[in-house]
Amino acid sequence: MSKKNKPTNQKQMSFIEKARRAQIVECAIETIAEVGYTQASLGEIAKRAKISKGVISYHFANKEELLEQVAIEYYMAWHSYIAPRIETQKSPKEMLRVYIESNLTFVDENRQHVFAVIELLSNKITADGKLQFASDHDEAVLLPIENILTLGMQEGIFREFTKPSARVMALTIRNAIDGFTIELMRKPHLDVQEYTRELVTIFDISTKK
Amino acid sequence: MSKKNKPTNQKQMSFIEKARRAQIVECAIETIAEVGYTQASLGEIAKRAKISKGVISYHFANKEELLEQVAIEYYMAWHSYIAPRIETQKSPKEMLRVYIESNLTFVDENRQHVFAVIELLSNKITADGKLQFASDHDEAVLLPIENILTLGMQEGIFREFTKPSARVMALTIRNAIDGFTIELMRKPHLDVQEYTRELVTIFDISTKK
Amino acid sequence: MSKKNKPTNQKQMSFIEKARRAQIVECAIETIAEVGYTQASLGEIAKRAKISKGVISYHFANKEELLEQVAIEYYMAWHSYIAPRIETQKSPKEMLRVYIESNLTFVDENRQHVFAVIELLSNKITADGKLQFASDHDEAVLLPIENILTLGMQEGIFREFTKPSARVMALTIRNAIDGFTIELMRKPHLDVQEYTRELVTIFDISTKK
Amino acid sequence: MSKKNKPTNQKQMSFIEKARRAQIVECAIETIAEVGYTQASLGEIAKRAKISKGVISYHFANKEELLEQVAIEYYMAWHSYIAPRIETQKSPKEMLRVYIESNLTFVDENRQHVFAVIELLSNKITADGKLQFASDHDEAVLLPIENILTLGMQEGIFREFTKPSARVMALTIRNAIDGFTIELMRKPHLDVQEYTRELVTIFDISTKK
DNA sequence: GATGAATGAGCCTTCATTCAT
DNA sequence: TATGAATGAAGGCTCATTCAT
Repeated sequence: MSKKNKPTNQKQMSFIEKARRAQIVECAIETIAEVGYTQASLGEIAKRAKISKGVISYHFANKEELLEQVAIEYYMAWHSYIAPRIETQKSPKEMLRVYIESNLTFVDENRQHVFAVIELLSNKITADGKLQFASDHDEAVLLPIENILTLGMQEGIFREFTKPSARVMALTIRNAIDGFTIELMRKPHLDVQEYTRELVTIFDISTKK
Repeated sequence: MSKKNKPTNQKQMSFIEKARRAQIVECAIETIAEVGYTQASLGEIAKRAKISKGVISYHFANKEELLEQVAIEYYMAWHSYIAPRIETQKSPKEMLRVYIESNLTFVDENRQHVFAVIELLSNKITADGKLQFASDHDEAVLLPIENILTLGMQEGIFREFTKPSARVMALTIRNAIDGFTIELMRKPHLDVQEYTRELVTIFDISTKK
Repeated sequence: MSKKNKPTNQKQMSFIEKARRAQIVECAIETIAEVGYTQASLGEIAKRAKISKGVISYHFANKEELLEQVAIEYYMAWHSYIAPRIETQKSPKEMLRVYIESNLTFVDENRQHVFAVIELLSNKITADGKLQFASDHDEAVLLPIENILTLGMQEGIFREFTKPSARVMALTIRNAIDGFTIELMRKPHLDVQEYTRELVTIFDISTKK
Repeated sequence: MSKKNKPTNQKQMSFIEKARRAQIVECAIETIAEVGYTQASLGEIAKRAKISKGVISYHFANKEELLEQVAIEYYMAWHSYIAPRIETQKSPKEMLRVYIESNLTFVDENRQHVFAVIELLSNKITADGKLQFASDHDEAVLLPIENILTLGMQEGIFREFTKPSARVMALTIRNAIDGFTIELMRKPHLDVQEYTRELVTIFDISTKK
């Protein structure tokens, strides 16, 4: 898809290379979260990282690769935070609760990174080709919820869901989480625990048999 | 805040002035919806409007004012579509149903405009100063839902809501609608009626006493 | 081949548009001739034209279109200078003489433009895609000579030429002219008339029966 | 002229130093011949040589010195190929024939190196200071031809040549050879032997008494 | 009122060169 | 010696904005 071979192969990277990339990704996150996608130029990122603009180009094939890395690292962090917490739950009801709780906690504890990715995704909705990424992202994020819903239904704990209605339910849960994130961007002092409790309640009620 | 006096005062505008502004706003909506916020340069908008780039600058103090107008017109159209439909309902339960239904219908019937505003808001979340607008927007949009919830609670039809929990509920409903919009951008052939029914069900259940 | 539609259609251009383009092309010629292809950046060209860099981008889709225009204008000037002079000759021998003479005179009288195009072609030999142009250029330039040779042979004035040997002869004549141009770049005080006489003699002798 | 002392003095170079320089020069030739002067960055050369970019800077004061070396080695190879072949000829007529033949053979057998130098010279015609090199090159290359012409004239085998007319003749021969090279770059399957025969014929005729 | 023309800042990227290790 | 890392200048290009006509 891109002209150059992306040396995504992490094994080949030296320690210092990895460190620099990590640092730059970190600053990119910071910058995007603070000034927004549109204003987050390589120059701005470099300035905040106190490095020359060229350094970024040296470590990343282009801006896109950098942004992709921001998203990839986010997704990995998210997944490794959420997945184990859900897996240790026994009932689908508990799984759903933990899914909501751990997502909101994750957002709360990784505000900048999450904000940055929100910005990224927002700005890629219509951009050629990269719609793919946003779309992939969404499927990956939706699937676990749908699985929980299906499971709960099979176990007779949740109400009946057809396939489409499970999807709407999943989307609604996901939108509640993402919407919370945006609300948190606007109002950093939001009472996260309260919000979490409320969401758990709402979706506990609305999935109940 | 801006160098020029914004002639927001609509009374002073000649007929032709209003017509031109309307035409430009229309084209801006089209452009943003089709190519996305980032690609929607004044040049691109002008090209689609088959007018010179300068015309836009002539009628709008700057790009921001144009985009603001897109949002304002959206909000007015939205409000005049939604408000009367809700007002004719008697029970809060019906109000809520109609709120959801009419919002989704409005989105479905005004896709371009809604998509454009989604793009706009997405890209303005963090931008300096304009956080205000998005925020105002949200308050205006949230209030009616909160009112419905409060009313339903007072009438003993809805379950108990504290002030914060009413807000979370309202936000969740709003997020469901906005999230639906984004889903519709990605999948234009979505079954809107089915989605609507599901949402109504979800929030009917989750507000029930 | 390029993403944008080139508005090469000259009819659509306003007078001022044409004038500006002409001025910019003129400055591009000057710049390329004086500092060479590699150093002839848009910035340098703009500086010499005493205009902003953006003006060039405003009038030409990209650098390539500008350079192409330099080449096109050169070829048109060359053709309208050479063609009529040859056509008025009766014998192939005279045609050949006039071809050589008028080419060298043209070079002498349009030094900068010719130098610029030499630079252009030199730097496009290997560049992807644009090899085409250089190649087209060459065919267009070689054909008239081959025609003269063929004619002279048919009239029994020139010695026998097979098709390949006519081509080698044509190339040799063309190379002599282009080589003279380069020599003139290095030694501006070259005695052009003497050089012309000598070339005429050489190719008069070497085509004779 | 350059900041660093150029260690042109070959005596001082260690064996390994010489080997590295040779390897780099070799790769530079390859690169320039294949991708052209403009695309032949130090990075590209280093990549093909499978060495780090810094190595080149370590062994050559700057890019210019490297390119110069490419030219120097070319000239040496050329000279040691051509000179002995001419010297063994007795008559000027044969010398001229052999000059042309051996030049074309040399080009044919050293395509990459010759193409590279053509690229180099093309791009250095106007570049500051380096005009010198191209010029020196030319004198060195022209002189042998002029000597042959003078000799042939003195022996009464060639027609009369004044000093300037001998120079034009020499240039024309040289241009024929260089022009052939460029033609060969464009059309690698050119029949070199045929081309050679034709050139020999042309210049045999045009120098004859 | 409207336009085409012009501007200048900013963007991403490439690259020769320098330097610590 | 060799390397990877870093730099900073320059390049082509886009774009919101200004302005004379």
